[in-house]
Amino acid sequence: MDNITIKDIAKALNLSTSTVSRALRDSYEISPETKRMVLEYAERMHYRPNPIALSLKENRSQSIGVMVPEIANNYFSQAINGIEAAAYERGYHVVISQSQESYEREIAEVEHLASRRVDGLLMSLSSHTADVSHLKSLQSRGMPLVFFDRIPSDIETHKVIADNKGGAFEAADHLLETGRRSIAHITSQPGLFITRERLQGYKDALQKHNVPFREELVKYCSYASDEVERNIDALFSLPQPPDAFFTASDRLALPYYAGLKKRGFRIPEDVAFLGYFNLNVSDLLDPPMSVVVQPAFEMGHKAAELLLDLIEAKQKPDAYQTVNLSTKLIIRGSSLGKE
Amino acid sequence: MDNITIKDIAKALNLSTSTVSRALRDSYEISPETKRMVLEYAERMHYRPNPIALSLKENRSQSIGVMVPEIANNYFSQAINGIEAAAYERGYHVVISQSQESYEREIAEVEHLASRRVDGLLMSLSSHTADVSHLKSLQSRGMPLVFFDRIPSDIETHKVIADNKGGAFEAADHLLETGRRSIAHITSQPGLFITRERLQGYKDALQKHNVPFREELVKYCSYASDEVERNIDALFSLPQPPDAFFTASDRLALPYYAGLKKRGFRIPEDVAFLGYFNLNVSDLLDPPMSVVVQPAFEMGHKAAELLLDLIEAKQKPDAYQTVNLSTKLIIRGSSLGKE
DNA sequence: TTGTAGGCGTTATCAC
DNA sequence: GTGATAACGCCTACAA
Repeated sequence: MDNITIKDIAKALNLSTSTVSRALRDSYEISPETKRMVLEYAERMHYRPNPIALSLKENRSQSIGVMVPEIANNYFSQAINGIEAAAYERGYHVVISQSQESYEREIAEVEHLASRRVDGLLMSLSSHTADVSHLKSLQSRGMPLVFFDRIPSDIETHKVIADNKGGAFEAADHLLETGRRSIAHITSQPGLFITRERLQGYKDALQKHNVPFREELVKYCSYASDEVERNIDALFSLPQPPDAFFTASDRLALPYYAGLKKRGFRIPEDVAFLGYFNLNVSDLLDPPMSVVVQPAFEMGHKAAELLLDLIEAKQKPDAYQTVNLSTKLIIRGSSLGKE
Repeated sequence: MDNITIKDIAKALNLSTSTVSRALRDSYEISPETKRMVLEYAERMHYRPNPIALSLKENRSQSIGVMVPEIANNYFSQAINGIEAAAYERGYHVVISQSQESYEREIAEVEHLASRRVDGLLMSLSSHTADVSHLKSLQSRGMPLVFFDRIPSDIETHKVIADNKGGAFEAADHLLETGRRSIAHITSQPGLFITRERLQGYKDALQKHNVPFREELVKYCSYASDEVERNIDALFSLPQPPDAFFTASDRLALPYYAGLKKRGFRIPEDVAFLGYFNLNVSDLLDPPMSVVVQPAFEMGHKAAELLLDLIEAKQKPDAYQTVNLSTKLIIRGSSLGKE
């Protein structure tokens, strides 16, 4: 990859590098004749300006770093798609990295990206990240930072998340509207922000319909393999067993869906089922699964736009935003009704 | 992000930049005392060498470009995961780009990546790319190039693909071993390399078992929505209807699996089912689906390693390799048997 | 053991 | 209109 430079052009045409540079940038000071000559020669020799030299001079790389827990994850790959699209629209490149859900690796890789002089960083925290001082330090050194999905509560910057409370409300509300009264909520670890948000949306819907909240219908899951059947059995052993399931993530939806069917429950006749689910196979299940879809692409796209704004603004904005993007409720099959 | 430079350190410690540079690189010529001073100060001020300056000097960027048809695709995101892992192991960054299956965008983005001085390029062709002269030109200008999965036939370089013929053979062979004799083969457009390879593996297995090949059992699909049921009906209207299905891709497996069940066929009692399928939900279907899995991660990883070897070798290798990675047959449930 | 100078590719500034 | 020079951050041959 030996590339032709301005210097080469200058030498070939008996001009100075400054003249060539100006001609290439179509400066008004250069005679039409010279311009023509330079442009023609440059074209012929496949001249391409060296962006590295420019980066050095202008102290920016026209690239943004993206740090996600894992790339091979349906949700994150959709988000990356959105990020790449936004970056492309504005002439930036995307440098990608994954923490593999490791706190140590997150620290190392973030530092690595920063030393590579990405112009800004887009992040979703690893699940093992409790302390965010490495990111605070980065921010204090002037690195534009935007978080999406897995956001920290104690860093001030733009953040983009799905409206989990709203989505859970809408989902539970729909189940209640169609006559369900005992809605099991299968969800993630109680400590997580999204878990709390979703639980709140669920509770709000119950309240709207004057249905009392029952703690025993909520199951916090750790993804253990035998947990699914144990939880299903426990729920159906209750004096008032569930007539609907509302699950909180991709990784919970399918196991419980399959688990219910395996246990002989008919969906939706015996038990309605509604879950957060981003894989595009929900319509191919039997019966098709009704789902709450996270706007992964849009989140990535929006987060990237905010980051690029931050980068190009040069100075801090008056206020940082936290953007809540709506989830989408998709009802499939007989509308979850009992009839 | 105003960063401290060698010059700053030199000024602060009353040294020359070269001394500082040498101290940081732990050169033998520098006195331990000076080294200590410099290192300590650098550490304290969070000094990070500017890789852009180095890139400019050494004409390399320590990054590789990755061009895939789409990021938000289970197969490619797994491959990117492998690529990132290999790059990370060897200290390279990954710059990502997608053609969105567009020939024009592929040309533009590849050029863009090249002008960004990535040290090498990892590619999977867009489905609309027939002419690869833009890539030949790139290669002739000295850019190391490695292809994976969607490979061109007329560019000489390293290539990494799944052993589709072998995988199809293994799959069909298993179906034949378990007593099936009329195996429908649902596959992609007949023009594609992978389609031909899989068909050949299928035929080879038939031959091994002395079962004649029947053209009417092969269905080339275009992903039209009504096609699934039409094809299923056509197949079961044959004088000798199929007793097994072998599908050729993620996007065909689920629709046909669901379609068969919808039509009332029991799997595997009425008809065995085996398909290429990379989504990790196959075991959660009802009944669990037996699958042929493509080694997506390994392909990305291997391709990246080959590319890095190429980059670091400085000169062309004696011969280019085409690596065939084995697919994996996973049998779930009652081994597809009829008993 | 440390310092000086030149160069990687580009552009901005100042001269002519 | 065009050219010379310095600067971006770093490294390294050469000098001291």
